[in-house]
Amino acid sequence: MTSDTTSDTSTSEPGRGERYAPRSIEVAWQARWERDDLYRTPDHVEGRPNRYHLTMFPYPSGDLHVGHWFAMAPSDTLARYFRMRGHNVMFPMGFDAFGLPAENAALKGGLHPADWTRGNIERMRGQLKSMGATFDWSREVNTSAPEYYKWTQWWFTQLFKQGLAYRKNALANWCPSCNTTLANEQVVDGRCERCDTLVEQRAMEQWFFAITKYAEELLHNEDLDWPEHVKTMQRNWIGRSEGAEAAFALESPTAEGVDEIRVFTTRPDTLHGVTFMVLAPEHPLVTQITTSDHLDAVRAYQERASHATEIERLSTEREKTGAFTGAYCVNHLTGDRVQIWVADYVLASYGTGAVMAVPAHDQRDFDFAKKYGLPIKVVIAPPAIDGKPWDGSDFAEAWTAEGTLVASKQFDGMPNVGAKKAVANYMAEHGWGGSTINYRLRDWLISRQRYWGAPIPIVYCDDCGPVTVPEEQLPVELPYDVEFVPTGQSPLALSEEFVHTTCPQCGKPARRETDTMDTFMCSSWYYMRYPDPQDAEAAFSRASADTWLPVDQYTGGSEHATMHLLYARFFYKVARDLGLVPGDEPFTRYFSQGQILGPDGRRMSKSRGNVVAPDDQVEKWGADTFRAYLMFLGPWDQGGPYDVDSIVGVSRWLNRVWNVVTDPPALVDDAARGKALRRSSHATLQKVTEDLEAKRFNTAIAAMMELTNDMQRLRDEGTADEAAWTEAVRLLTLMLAPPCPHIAEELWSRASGTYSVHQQSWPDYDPAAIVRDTVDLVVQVNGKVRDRIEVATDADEAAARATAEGTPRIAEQLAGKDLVRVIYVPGRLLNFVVR
RNA sequence: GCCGAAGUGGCGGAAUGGCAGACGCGGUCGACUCAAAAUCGAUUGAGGCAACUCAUGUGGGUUCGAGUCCCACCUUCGGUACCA
Repeated sequence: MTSDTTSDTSTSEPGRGERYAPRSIEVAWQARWERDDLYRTPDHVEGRPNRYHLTMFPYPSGDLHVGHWFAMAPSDTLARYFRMRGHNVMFPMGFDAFGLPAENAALKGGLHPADWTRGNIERMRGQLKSMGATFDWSREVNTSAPEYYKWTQWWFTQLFKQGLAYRKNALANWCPSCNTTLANEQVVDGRCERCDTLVEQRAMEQWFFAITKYAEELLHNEDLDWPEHVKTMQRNWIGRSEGAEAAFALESPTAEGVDEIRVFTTRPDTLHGVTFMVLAPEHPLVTQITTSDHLDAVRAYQERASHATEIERLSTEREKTGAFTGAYCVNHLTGDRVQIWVADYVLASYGTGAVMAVPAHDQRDFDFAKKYGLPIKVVIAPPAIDGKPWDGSDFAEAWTAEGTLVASKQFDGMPNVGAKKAVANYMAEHGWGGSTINYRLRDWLISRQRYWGAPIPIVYCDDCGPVTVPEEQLPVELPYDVEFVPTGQSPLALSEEFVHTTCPQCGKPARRETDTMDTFMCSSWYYMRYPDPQDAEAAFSRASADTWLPVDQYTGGSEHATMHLLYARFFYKVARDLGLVPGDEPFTRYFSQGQILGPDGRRMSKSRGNVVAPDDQVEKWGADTFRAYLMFLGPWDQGGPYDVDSIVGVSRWLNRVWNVVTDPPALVDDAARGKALRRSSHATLQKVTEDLEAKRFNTAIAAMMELTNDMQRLRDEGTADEAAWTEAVRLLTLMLAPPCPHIAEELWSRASGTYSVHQQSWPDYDPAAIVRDTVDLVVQVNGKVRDRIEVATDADEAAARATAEGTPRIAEQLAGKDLVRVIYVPGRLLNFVVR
């Protein structure tokens, strides 16, 4: 094996008939690259601009999955391509190591989450290395290591100091039998996945980040070089809507002194048509205003609503339900006294948790009013039809389109669109509300009642309140010896040693916060750590941020389009406001790859028995074949089924490449065939270059296959032009280097005797080599293909027409017809439109 | 439900509004072989002797020309705030 030689003189004679043996080549070259530290990325290399490529780091679930390869192999190909284009590319890797599965494993298998996670990381690091990727392992991060989560905790303290962290009551899924909170994933059909008990919603004090303070800035993503659909999803997720807040007076103020209900509406123009109010079942006012004769019904309704998921509650197809509270409020504009209901289609987390109902002009309200016999008051008259104005008759459904205000006092006769502002202004003048903007985006709940996460660095002191742990006392370390049996509290609450501490401000005895942080926090800043992974003094230095940030190319699963990517953008903006990073956005370019499916076209899972193990594929076919097949099977942004039978096609291709290069035809001087080969190799280079830039790996591989087939044909013919052949071999090897790094290195080494192909420059194609003298032109009559003709590449319309009309088939088609039009697209087609 | 994406041969897929099916899998036939595997070659959307016709989820539309653009719908996939 050439990789074992230490010199650059590995000019072993190409062994005729020597078979392509991928595994031995791959293992040897990987060892050589590692020994030579080929992929360690220095912060600066003379003459090479820095470029930061990043693929989302994996959760260490146990074994590397085909999905990981599908995400990382093309990313690595891109990183390698840009290295050949002259960049100093950093392509780091790490592990998103906190999370629920480790705790599940602990409960099931009795292994400690820390040990389970450590073992998985070690196994997966080895599996990742078998990909032959350019990961710089000297920069590896592990979010569950105290050296890392110390700084995740530091982030919390920074957000706290910026006034972006606050505590408030929030609901969590609660299993009364297991005595524990449940993740949404652990709730199946409203029941606990472990014990099948009906899940409840339980309120508890939890920490939030005020991401909504950045809503407006996060909305502005138009300059990002991201897929449009991802930017659209983010904008819709943030969900800005313009409207008004409106206060309604409670007929009887509550014992606590609350005398109004505030609602958000996008339709202030319909305020005069309010005929009832609806509160979310969880709205704090509900228990205060409900009259004694309605209490039982409302309580029963709240209980029922607590079992419904948000998706169910928001479904517009589901029949609306609700309960009357017995209380009334008064519409300031009209003096109308209206009933106050509770209904689960109103969510406590959106707007103010209360809505005004205008059944005449909102379909949900209309259905609700019909069902419960509530009044319907028309305040927007539909436009006249055929000169006949609306006759005042009842609606069969809500009128949600434009119209003119009626029954709205001084606003009568106004077009409703203009009335929005007018009514809102009138409300503002009287102190009843006014124009406002509402976002669908909610503040980020980061508290988790779990063990395997970074502890929230807060101490509760009777005198000082919640106090952040000072930086010099970080990290607040996770105690190892903890009881995992669910007790109704976070496992950390059971550790006396952990809980009892002293207040960092006054020194008195105090208690630690026992919740841990959402793992999305760890992944919101990991890309800032790679530039400075060993820093013990800071999360990262400003200098390292200026050297590497923002990330030039981020790639990851489309499932992260909203949450992770929005949280990461939020953190970056906070970091900017703290003066820590350059620019406003963390990821200049982003590409979302699709999902790889099982051979049956469904998501791979153990229970379906359709999991393909990457280690087996590497063992059977080799890493290069496996990498290339993942790139070949379809467009990267779409994913698709992994077909265990089709990979053989890619294996055959690399074998053909091997045979063609190591056992060439007799090389002669043959200018004519040399020109054709040269056209083929340079056209391929152009295609592959364009495809790699656009991340179209499937068609890039297909183009290389076509070039290989051309070379195979010459090999079968027995001779090839020496200069063109040598050049074709060189170009093919260089083009193979990004997607198939091992075979490229081996063939390069054999052909040139030098090392390494991965330190070569990407070649430029010669446009002159690609030009043809003649082109095939399609000839259509009335848009249907009737013939094909060969014309000079630069033929004008008259010349093309003359040739076409001279062919018997076209002459026959045109005979006796009136020529209406001729359309000529040079190099493509000629279309005769006849009658 | 809402937001986003995708539907093309037996299968994965290709196609700046311009020859639908590149490339590959599978199939069929052939070469090599005692035989098989591997490899190589030919062929392969459907119908038709052919001219030609039909064909890109469904139904409409725009255009000389539509897989591609527009409208309506159907199906599948991703996300839906505690899976990561």
